[in-house]
Amino acid sequence: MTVSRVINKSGKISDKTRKKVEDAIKELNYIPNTAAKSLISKKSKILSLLITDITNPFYTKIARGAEDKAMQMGYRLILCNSDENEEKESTYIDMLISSGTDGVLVTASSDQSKKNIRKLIKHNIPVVLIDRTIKEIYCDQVISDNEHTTKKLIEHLIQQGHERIAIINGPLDVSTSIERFDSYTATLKQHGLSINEELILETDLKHGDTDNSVEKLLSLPENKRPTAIFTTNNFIAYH
Amino acid sequence: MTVSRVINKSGKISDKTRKKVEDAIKELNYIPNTAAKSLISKKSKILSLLITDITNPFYTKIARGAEDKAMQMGYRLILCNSDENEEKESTYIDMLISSGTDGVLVTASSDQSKKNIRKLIKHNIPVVLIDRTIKEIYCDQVISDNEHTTKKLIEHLIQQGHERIAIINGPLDVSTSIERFDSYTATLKQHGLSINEELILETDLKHGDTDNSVEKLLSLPENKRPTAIFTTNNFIAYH
DNA sequence: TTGAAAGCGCTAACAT
DNA sequence: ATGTTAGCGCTTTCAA
Repeated sequence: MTVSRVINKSGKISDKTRKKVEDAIKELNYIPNTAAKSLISKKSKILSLLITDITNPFYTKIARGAEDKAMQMGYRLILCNSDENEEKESTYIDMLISSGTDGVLVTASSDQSKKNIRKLIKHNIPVVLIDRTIKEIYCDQVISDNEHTTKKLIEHLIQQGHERIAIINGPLDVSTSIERFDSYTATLKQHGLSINEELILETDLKHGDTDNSVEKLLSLPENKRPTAIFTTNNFIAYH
Repeated sequence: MTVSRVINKSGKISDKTRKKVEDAIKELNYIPNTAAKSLISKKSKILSLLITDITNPFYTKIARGAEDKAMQMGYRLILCNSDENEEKESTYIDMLISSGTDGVLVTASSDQSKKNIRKLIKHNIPVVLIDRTIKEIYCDQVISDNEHTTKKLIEHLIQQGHERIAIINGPLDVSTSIERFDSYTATLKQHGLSINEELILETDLKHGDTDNSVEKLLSLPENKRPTAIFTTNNFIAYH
């Protein structure tokens, strides 16, 4: 008990005893057992980051930030790679619930993730959605203003004189892709530009896929070819 | 006890009872408490990956592979970013020991990590060193043949006719840097090429550092400038 | 200021 | 085939 008080700096303890305990801790290389602590406190001090691909530099930066802050606050961070795969995501969710995470940061693989997220919420595990929203799920979210940023971006290209602007987008069951696509078409229309089917490509957000799309666009006959390409994911810079 | 047996599929149980238990589990949304289990079993089913920078695509690939395999085997993976910082690394090691990881994959921040690794070993936690060795630490390791690969690489440049080959290296208390540096100088000498101090640069493996080094090399007077640069880390491609 | 008792949820070992 | 006892290492509560 006295040891517990020293470690948690709780309650009153004489300097002598504290010193004695601290010395013993050092000598024995004593490290408290987190499992026992969790058993009582019902807190695991573990957060989970469920993302679709750690290999994508966008998520890598998120992972970096999450890990950094978690560490600062005395938490550990579990890394979960869903691979844009709803099943893998589902398996992870069960694992996380059973291990008693204190909270989960999620980049949902798609709108199909709805039931997974619901499960977390049902088990009273705090959830924060990152980057992608999910319809009908109401919880804290960190998302960006895709509509506005896409508009600015397309308008910039238009101002540069581009009229054939292609888009390489993600699948349309992902919120960010929908929002960007809608803003892309809206902005083009607004500026009196036509929307060309052959300039609209959809990838599955996997590696290499963006490359293939670029190739496809570049192999169009010259008069059909885009003069600018707007890609909604960042694999090009990466390759 | 009977419930425990059903869940762990251990011991003999009548079909009736099993059914009854399983139904109750479903109805109550029961999920076993991992903390209590860990407390007894002394196993957490958690592995840890201690790397220096998740933002570096080299480690990102390692993380991806580790996470994938861990998940397959029913383990979770804790992500620890040491930031090439021995203190942060040390804090993490304590955290990991206290949380009872079942094993740790480590890319040591430098030879100063020795005492950290020793601590893990002293606490009977299995350790695997990745990419970087540490002198006088004997444990499982996954490393590459830096001597040979560097030699091949430099010889390739020499065959291309380069005589002023610069090296942008990591700090010399990291095993990979030492091995690559030694092989670099040895190979140059072996081919009768001189070793130029101004063509040998050392970075701290942080972002932007490689860029600065490249700039420094390119701003040398033309007759001192290298015709080829060998960089031992992969931040150039990344930027 | 310190210590003793009890219990968190689970399982190993021993009954029944 | 099922149940009981005890104890994992810690903290909450109550006593000294």
